[in-house]
Formats: sequence, structure tokens, C-alpha cells
Amino acid sequence: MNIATWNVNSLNVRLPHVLQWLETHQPDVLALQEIKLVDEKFPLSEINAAGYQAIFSGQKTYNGVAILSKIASTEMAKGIANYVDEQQRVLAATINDIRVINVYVPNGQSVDSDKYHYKLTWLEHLHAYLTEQIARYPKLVILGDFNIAPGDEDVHDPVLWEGQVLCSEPERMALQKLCSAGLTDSFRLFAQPEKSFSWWDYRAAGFRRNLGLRIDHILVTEALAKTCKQVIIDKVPRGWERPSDHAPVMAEFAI
DNA sequence: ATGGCGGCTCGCAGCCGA
Repeated sequence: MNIATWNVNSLNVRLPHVLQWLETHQPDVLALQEIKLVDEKFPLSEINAAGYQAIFSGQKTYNGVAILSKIASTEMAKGIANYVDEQQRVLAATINDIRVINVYVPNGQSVDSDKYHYKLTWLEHLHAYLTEQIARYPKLVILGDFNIAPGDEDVHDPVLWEGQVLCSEPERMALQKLCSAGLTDSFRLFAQPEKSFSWWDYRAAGFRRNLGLRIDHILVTEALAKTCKQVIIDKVPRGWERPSDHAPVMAEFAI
């Protein structure tokens, strides 16, 4: 079973890329972030024609998340339980006996911003939700754009980024706290190439020069980690015409 | 690397992303 995540930065613009990637890789589950469209405009017929079911929680202009899957999902839940947030950033469902939680964590903008405070508060509520979900669903994967580089090895220039948003200590602590609820960063279960990133700035030829960050993650519970076979970042779509600034990340499980 | 790119909008400039 293959489970993947991709911040597409507008599903309107990236639909051809998504369809191409589905056809090539045939993941069982693909979690999308930043679809940037309302539910009425979700391209369901195109997704269905590609052989996938879809659930989605859309929003105009910003945010928006979706889960595509080969088999139908059940127990859909939007948002973080017990936390009112008008921004559509979280979508959960059960697929093939696995709880899948798709997240688009707030960016935070800069460490002195109100948006940074919102990000840290949001992560606290996510932690509470996650703790409850893990207790209910031992086989759980939470994946998406976390907007946090876990360590210096996930940053092209750790000195330049030290203390900056996406790399700051409070953000990294918040991610560690999520993991302490019983999760592992599946990417690091395996030997990986040095300077593995999942996002590159559109500016300054960031991708060509590999000036990136690894901020898109697939976190798994112990029950799933035991069955994880490999995790890869597919840089290929980042090199396509008019790409998303993020690359897909995919984990393979022996189930 | 201190600028830029790219997506969005009752757009033609400004916000946001990371």
C-alpha cells in the first residue's frame, strides 16, 4: 500500500500534474494540500475518471485539503475536533483500516507575526486531537505540509535559517511533541540521500540549486512503522512546466 | 539569497506562501 502527500499550490492549475502523477505512481492514497478552491469547483469527475475517489474540504483562494483514494474512505472528519478554525486545513478519513489525517499546518510567516502565534496554538490543538485519534486508531498516518523542517539536516543552509520561521525551536519542539504522542517520521526510518528536500522557493532558481527545505512529512504510528518498506521524495514533478513549489512524498507499506 | 516567483482576487496592486 502506497500513501502519498503533495502540496499542489492550487488544484486548478495543477490538476494535469496530479493526474499525470496518479497515472505513473498509482498510490492507494494521495493527500493534497493548498487546493485553493471551493468544494463546488472540485474536479471530481476528472479524479474519478483517473480511478480515484475523493473527499475534500475546500476554501476560496487559500488552504483547502483533499484525500484521493482508490477505495472509498469512511469516517470522514473535517478540521480539528474541539477547535474552531475557519481555515480548511485538516481532513481525516479511514481507508483500508488505516486512519489517515491530512494536514496543512499554518505557515507562520515570520516568528514575530500573529500568524506565528496562530501556528503554535494550532499545533497545540492538533496535538490534543492527535492523541485522541491515536488512542482510537492504532494504525494511523498523519501526513501533509507541516511547514516545519525537523532538523538542520532538513535545511539547505541551517545557519541562514537558524531561528527563522519553519526552523525555529518552538516549531521544532511542537513537531517533536506531536511525535511524542506515538509517531515516527517515516522518512528517517531509512537511509536517505543528503540534502533531501520537499520544497524549493520559486525564486532564485531554488530548485536548480537545491536550495530547499524538508517540510512535508508522513508520520506513522508504531503499528504502521513496522510495515513501512520505503519512503521517497519524488523530485520529478518539481521540474515540470509550471510546477508546484512542493514535491510529492510517498511511503510504501507491506499491507 | 535580502531580490527574485507564482497563485489568488469584484485584480491592473497587494496579499500570501515558505
